[in-house]
Amino acid sequence: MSDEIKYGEIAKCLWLNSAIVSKHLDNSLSAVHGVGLTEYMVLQSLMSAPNYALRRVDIAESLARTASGITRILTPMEKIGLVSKDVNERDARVSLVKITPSGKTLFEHATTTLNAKSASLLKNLDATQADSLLTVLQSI
Amino acid sequence: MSDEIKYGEIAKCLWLNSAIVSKHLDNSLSAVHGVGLTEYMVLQSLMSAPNYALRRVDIAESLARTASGITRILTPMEKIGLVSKDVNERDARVSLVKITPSGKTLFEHATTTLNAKSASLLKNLDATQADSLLTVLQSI
DNA sequence: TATATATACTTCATTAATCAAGTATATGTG
DNA sequence: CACATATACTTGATTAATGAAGTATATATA
Repeated sequence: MSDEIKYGEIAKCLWLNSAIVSKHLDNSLSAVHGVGLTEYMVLQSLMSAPNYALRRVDIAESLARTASGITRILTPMEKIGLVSKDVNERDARVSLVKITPSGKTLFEHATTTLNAKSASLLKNLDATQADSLLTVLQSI
Repeated sequence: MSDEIKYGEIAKCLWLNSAIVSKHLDNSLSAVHGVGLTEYMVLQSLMSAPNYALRRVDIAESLARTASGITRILTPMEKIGLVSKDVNERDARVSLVKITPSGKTLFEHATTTLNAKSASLLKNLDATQADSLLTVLQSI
């Protein structure tokens, strides 16, 4: 028993910890910058995309959401000028999403908030633990 | 920069990995046993409670949900006989939730499913990584 | 003892996400 | 080329959760 790998326990722990951490981050981002955690993650995807633009399906894929969910979250983001719509000349079906200068600025500020809040939530972890946690999480 | 602890990266990784893993587990549990991941977690809380019973607020607390959310999830669970309502003689406000024999049986079977699915999702982790991941997650 | 405050729970309205179905465009095949 | 299938996106209906307000009961205090 004790030499079995406890995958189930890991999964449940992941679920619970993520719920707690995400809730705090979402609240902080909403209060300080007026965007939720998912909106922040959309901006992050765009920030690391070539030419700061992505198709909706690619955002959905990278955030493990559905295309429908992305459509819904982007509409208000476009309305407040964080992202803009761009056409693809080769394929009329796609409408590229591009982060605006104001979106970039907000992202930078929100990142500071997110990092600070994350640090306060995860301060129990020392440098070694944090490092190995990140490495392992990225390998999943 | 590189000697700063990347708490923000950890938090974001946690968010994404949990979304992916939870979605798969929820689908498997729903398909095989007709209960979602949150319902499974409610059963787990009850299984490790003294006398297999808890107050609604305690379930909410242990799963990082609101009392309202727990009320809503328990109603159908009671209807299908996984849990039963129990009164508290000392305090008429509380209605204790108790897992039923049929709830226990379902929990055991669902645990097998959850463990198997978790293993297939997390098979990239070797025993050492899994062990340290679980330890670190539990310390947060 | 009377009254204010706190706690346990439920209900209503709202939100963020999903799925299924629909539209438009692109691609592959007889 | 025509037609079937696949892809990108949107929309309507639904679901799971939340927050705020309401009810009932318990506890503390003047």
